[in-house]
Amino acid sequence: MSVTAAARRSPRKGKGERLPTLDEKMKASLAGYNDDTVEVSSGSGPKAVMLAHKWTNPSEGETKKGTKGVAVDPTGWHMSEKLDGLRAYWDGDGRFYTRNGCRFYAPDWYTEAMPKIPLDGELWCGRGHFQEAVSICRKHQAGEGWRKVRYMVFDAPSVKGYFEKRIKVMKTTIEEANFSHLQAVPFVKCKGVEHLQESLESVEKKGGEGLMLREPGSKYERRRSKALLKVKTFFDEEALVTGSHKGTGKNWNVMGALLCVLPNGTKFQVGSGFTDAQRRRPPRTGSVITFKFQETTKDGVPRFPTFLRERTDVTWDDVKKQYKKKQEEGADPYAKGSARKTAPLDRRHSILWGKPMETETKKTAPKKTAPKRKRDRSAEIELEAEGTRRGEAKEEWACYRCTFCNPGANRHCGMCGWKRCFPPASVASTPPVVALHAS
DNA sequence: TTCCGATAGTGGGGTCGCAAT
DNA sequence: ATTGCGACCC
DNA sequence: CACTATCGGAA
Repeated sequence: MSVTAAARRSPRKGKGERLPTLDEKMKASLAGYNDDTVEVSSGSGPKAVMLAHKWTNPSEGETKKGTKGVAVDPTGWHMSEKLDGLRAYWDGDGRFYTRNGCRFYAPDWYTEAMPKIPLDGELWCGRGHFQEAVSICRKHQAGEGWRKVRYMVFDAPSVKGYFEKRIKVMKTTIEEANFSHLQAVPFVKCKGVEHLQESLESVEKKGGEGLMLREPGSKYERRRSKALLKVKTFFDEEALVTGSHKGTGKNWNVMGALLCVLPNGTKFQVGSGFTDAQRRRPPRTGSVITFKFQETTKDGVPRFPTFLRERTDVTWDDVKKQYKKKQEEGADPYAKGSARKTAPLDRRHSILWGKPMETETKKTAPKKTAPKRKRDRSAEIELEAEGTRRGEAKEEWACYRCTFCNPGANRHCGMCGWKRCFPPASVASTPPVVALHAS
């Protein structure tokens, strides 16, 4: 289960260490709250930071799924490695903040060595050490782990002027500070698409996450901006669907995520990339899906998994056989720690099966058969995970314990095992005509 | 009229911190 | 001491 | 982080 959007936008106050967001400040002002003790609009304090869009190659003008992005010629843009750490805004006055306005608790020796102007950068422990960086930097009590943490700076938001001038000031400021943990992110002027692709391959070979592009002459914008683009690649691979569980909110009565397993036995879930229609009738247990992911975590689990499509042209046994073969050849995409170390360069397509789903477009043409499921049950969800048993998998089954079926009940549903078995407030007033749980 | 951009709202793995057990 | 879960990072 | 759905203004 993920954090709510509201919580993301307005993180809770922890030990009074978080300053209000602009939105909260406006609300507080309307409520008569005196904000003399906090500083939001003035010099210091957390502010929104500049966020990136995705880059897409303008010469590959295709509009296939998942390639939404800003298509621009990167020539002349400032190129840098995308460091996989924690985004941190230094307020120039002793404090680091996350991009959502929460505080980092860096030790005094760290903050006291920092310069007195606001900076924007990444708290970073080196390539492949993202989780370690999280463990160190998100502790509420600063520890010696911060000796491993570098603050990699890529902007100086308070400096007036365009990007080139800001990083010039940023560099001299960092030199003057002479703090070994404080470093400037190096930028290279991009010579074109080929240069970008070469750099991307180079960075990924070294275990880097990708590249960032900054538009020349651009201002610092405290929002998602097309002057800042990210370039990343993903793996396409296959997984076996072992089950599913329901969602929350608008997905309260449809599939929220698929329970999946990799050819090597690693279990994980895929909950993003589905349309609403696909959530209503998700791939069945036992089917093979293609998903994409950026890399594997230190435990070998896919990070950022998203659904691409169902594969009806292969069996899971086929996938496992091919996986073993590739593994023997030393090209295991699921090697623990970092997939990049062993994976081939072309990550845009499955290394197991070449180009994915040529069959999807081709199959529809010669095949006129319409293997459509006749019964269009809007929400048929298979559940056998989470250690819950609901008896025999029946066509219909009733739940007597969840809030939706029994308003007197509370929270968890013992019959079906779903984590949340009640509709959101918006739905509660107008229950669906065919309730999933009602017989 | 269509199309694009911003926003709201869903979901993942992983870590910390706190309350319940 | 262990477990579960929310909040938050990506 | 990833994604989809939606709406209002720009094109």
